[in-house]
Amino acid sequence: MRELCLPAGLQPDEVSELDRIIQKRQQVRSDEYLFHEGDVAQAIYAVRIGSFKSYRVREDGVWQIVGIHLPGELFGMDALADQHHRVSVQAMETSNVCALPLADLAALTIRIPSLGKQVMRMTSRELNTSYENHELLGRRSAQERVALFLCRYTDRRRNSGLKADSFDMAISRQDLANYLGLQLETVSRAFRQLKDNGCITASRSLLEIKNIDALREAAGFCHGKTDYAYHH
Amino acid sequence: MRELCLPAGLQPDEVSELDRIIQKRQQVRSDEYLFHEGDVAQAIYAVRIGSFKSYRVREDGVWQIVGIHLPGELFGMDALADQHHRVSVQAMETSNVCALPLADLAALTIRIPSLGKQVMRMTSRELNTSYENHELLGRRSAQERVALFLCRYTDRRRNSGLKADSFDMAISRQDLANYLGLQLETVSRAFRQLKDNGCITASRSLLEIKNIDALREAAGFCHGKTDYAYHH
DNA sequence: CGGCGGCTTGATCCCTTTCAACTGTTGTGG
DNA sequence: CCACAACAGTTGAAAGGGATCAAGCCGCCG
Repeated sequence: MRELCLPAGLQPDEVSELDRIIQKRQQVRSDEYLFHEGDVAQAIYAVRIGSFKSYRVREDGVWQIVGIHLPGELFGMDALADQHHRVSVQAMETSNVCALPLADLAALTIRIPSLGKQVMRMTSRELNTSYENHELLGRRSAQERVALFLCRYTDRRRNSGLKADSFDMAISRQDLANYLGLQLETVSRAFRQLKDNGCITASRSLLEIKNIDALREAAGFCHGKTDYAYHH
Repeated sequence: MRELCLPAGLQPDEVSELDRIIQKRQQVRSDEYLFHEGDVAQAIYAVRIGSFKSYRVREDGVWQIVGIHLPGELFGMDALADQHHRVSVQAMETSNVCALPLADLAALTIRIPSLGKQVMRMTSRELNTSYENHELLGRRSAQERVALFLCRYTDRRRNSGLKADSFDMAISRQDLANYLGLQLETVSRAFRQLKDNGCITASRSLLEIKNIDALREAAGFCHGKTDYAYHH
C-alpha cells in the first residue's frame, strides 16, 4: 500500500499497522472479475498495477461502463451504501490490487480515524469523476468526447505516475465507445480526425499525444487546463 | 434531523447529541445558492424540504446539471476530496436544509463513529445515482431518458415520503433537458408521446403518473422494477 | 388587457448510427 | 515458418433521430 494514495495523510506507524493487515494483494488476469453487480461486498480495492472497468448490465443484456480505475485509485465504494455492489468490475489488462476487507475496515477505522477520512476522500473523488462524466455525455460532440477523454485520461495517468505522452491504451475501442456513449465506428472516425489534426498518433493500442494544446482545443476547452489537479 | 436519513442507524442518545449540534436549519428561496464551484467547503447539507440541483459550468458558460437532491438526501460531499466544491448548488423551489459544518463533523465522527459511516453510506448512494445517470445518458433514446427519469424520480419521491403519483415538478423543462443531455424541444416532444400513450398527464408543472407499467416499458425496462430500492 | 416567459409544435438540417465491406494484426496449427 | 482463421479496427454509404431555427400557444403577473 505504501506507494498508493490510500495512506496519504496517515502517520508512519499507522501505515505500518495498515500494511500488516492488508496482506491481500492479488494478481488479476485480463478480463477477470473482482465482483459482480448484486454481490455482497467483501472488500474495497486499491489498484496497484493495471486498470479496471466498472459497468452495469441491463436486463436486456446491454451494458454500460461507468468507471475506469487506474493505479492509486480505489474502487468498490459503490457497495458502501448497503453492502451490495451495484456495478461489476473487470480487469482490462494484467493487474494487481490490494483488497481492503470491509470487516477489517470497520475495526481499523476506529483505531485509525484518518483511514476512514481517506476512504471518504477517495469516494468523493470518484463522485466528482462521475459528475464529470455526466458533463462529458451531456452536450458534447463525438470528437469533443474523445478528445476530452484523452485529456483527462492522460492527466489521470500522470497522477498515477504512469507515462502520459506515449503509452499503451488498455481500453479497447469497443469499451471506449461504450464508456463515451458512442458507437465504435464513431470513435474510430474521431481518432482519425485527431490524427489528421496532428493531435495524436495511434496504432492499434499505442497512443501518442503529439500536441496537447490542439487536443485540448478539440476537447472544447477555451483555454486552460483539465481540472484533474487534485493535490495529494 | 430526526426525521431524515442521516440518523438512521444511530443510537437515540447519539441522535440527541447530533440534534444539539445541528441547529443550523436554513430556509432557502427558489434559485438561491448554497455554494459555488470552487468555494471552500463549509458544510455538507441534508435536504429537509424542497429540492436542489448540482451543476458544473464550463469556461464557455455552458452548464450541466449533474445531480438533483430531494428531502432526506445529502449533498455537498463533492467537497470531501479536497475541501473545495466542484459543483454549484441552487434551490429549485422554496426549500429548507440542515447544514452539517465540516468543522463539527470531524469532531463528531470521533464521538459517534456511526455518523461517519452514515455520511459514507449517503455518499456511496449518490455515487450510484451518478453511475445510473451515466447509464441513462449512454445509449438511450430521448423518450427512454425522459420515461426512465420519471420512473426514478417518482421512486425517489416515494423514498423521501412525498406524493409520487401526482405532484408538482419543481424542475423546469429547461433544467430537465439539460440534466438528460437533450434539447428542451426534444423533452417536450417526449412528454407529448408519453401523454399520447396514456402513461402520464402533464400541464405546465403538475405531473400525474397514469400508467406506471406503460411508463416503465417506455423507459426500456423488459419487466421488473427500478433499482432504487435502497433499504433504510 | 397586454406582454412576458415557459412551453409546445412544425420544418429542415446535420451528426451520429447503422449496415456493410475491407484492412491489418495477432495467434494458432499444420 | 507459413497459412489461415479470428478478431479488432477502419472506411464508406445510407438512414434516422435529435438539434436547430422559427413560429405559435398559453398561463401568469403586472
